[in-house]
Amino acid sequence: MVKAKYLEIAKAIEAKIMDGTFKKGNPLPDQQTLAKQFNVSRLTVKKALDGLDRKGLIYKQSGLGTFVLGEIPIKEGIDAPANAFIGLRNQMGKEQVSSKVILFSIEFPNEKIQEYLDLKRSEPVYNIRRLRLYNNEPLTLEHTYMPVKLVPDLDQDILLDSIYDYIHEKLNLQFGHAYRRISAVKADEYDEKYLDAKKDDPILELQQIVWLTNGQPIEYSTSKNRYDRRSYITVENNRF
Amino acid sequence: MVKAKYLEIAKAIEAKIMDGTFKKGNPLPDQQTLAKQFNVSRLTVKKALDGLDRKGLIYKQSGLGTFVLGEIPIKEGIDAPANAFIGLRNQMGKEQVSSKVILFSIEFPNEKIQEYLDLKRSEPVYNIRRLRLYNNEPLTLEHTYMPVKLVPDLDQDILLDSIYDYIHEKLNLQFGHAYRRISAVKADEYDEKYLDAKKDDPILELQQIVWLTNGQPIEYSTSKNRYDRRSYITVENNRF
DNA sequence: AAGTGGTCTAGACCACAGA
DNA sequence: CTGTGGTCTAGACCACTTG
Repeated sequence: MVKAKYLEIAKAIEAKIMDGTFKKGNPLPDQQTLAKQFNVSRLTVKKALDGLDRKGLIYKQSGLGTFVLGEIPIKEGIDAPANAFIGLRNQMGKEQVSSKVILFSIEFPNEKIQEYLDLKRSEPVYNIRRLRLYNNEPLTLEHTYMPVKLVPDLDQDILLDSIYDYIHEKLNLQFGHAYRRISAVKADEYDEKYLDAKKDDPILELQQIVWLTNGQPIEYSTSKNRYDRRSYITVENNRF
Repeated sequence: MVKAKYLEIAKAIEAKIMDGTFKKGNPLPDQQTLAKQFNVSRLTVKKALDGLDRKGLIYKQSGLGTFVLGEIPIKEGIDAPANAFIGLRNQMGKEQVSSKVILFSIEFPNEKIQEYLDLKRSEPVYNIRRLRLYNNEPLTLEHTYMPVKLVPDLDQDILLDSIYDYIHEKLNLQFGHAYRRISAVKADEYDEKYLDAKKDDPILELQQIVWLTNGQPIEYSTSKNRYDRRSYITVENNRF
């Protein structure tokens, strides 16, 4: 078994929703029927549907059936689904996004970073500042700390490409969950210099801690975004 | 059966994590043992653990065990976990939060609202503007649209108390998922007037659509927050 | 080799919605 | 009454980690 069956089934059903085979507002075949079609037990089908439910793609009602939900409506300009687990270049397109490395050093973590990344004072971290550009226009000023022990052999080439790809594909690490704090602040001198912001322009700031699936914190970062070029989008779910 | 067993078990385990019976970094008893303790099958235990995993409270690793994760670190000032499914008064305390109703009317939805709330032109909506105060200081300017057909008999008393409590407790409706878009903007005249913002002060803006568990959109709203008094917090998860 | 969590099955009973 | 999804069980096999 290469992949879990329920993941394959979820992917297949999602594809049919996307290509219009299963249309918005219409019921899906019932779980028993799907089970026969995919040649699995009903529980396996249900597990697939549970995941799609949590993603907000379908909803189920006992006694009634399972229905396809619509696409999510609010979208404007260059909004990207701000996903903590995908790098900016993968969100917005490798062609459009480029990076300029402003700082890349190794240091011992201060107390705040020790707390956020669950490190001892003696365990070094990378300290990285990058300016991210979208179609050569300044978009985001990122300041990132990562434990050296978890991300060995980071170098400038990787910083110019995608740290996330390196972590996933080369190091084979999986992100688990992320804690994010989004606020608005006034532009400081750095923002004026690198983001071409005017004095006191609004800046959209994101602070986040990202953990691996095994519970180890792998990143603490802040991202400062030009207010007119970026917003954050989340889908929250009330299911258990 | 009043409640599902797996929900009861999840609650029991969460309580033991919170009160320190199960400590951060330590392993939980294995699934077989928990199953015997709770007198259920292993699958039921696993279902409970899956939920706690998605909430970021524990992590599991095949071949190793299940471990308790730590509390989430970044917290500052009056931050509240910005939960789309709990009203402001329930997040920040009924004593601290008061409301001033600026507008409360019924009207036919324009095209944008029709799209967001999946309504016909002939289906009326409430149009509500409220100023929310925290310890009598202006915090948020909310502009909310809700379909009249889903929320009958809304009145000023409810607006001054909690719309969310009314929807949950009186109407017995459950929120399913929410789509949120967070951005930073410059203060406009409204913000200057009601939020005591200075001209061009940063404003943290939230737009959201909230759906019921049955997939019907029940709310489209925008919230404009003073940048120095509020930020939004989310926990995102990479599990299926 | 032993112990862990992950997946899957077949079958059962329940609660709920609609005709 | 029938069909739907929700829950639960007992048992089985797998992949992975550690000794």
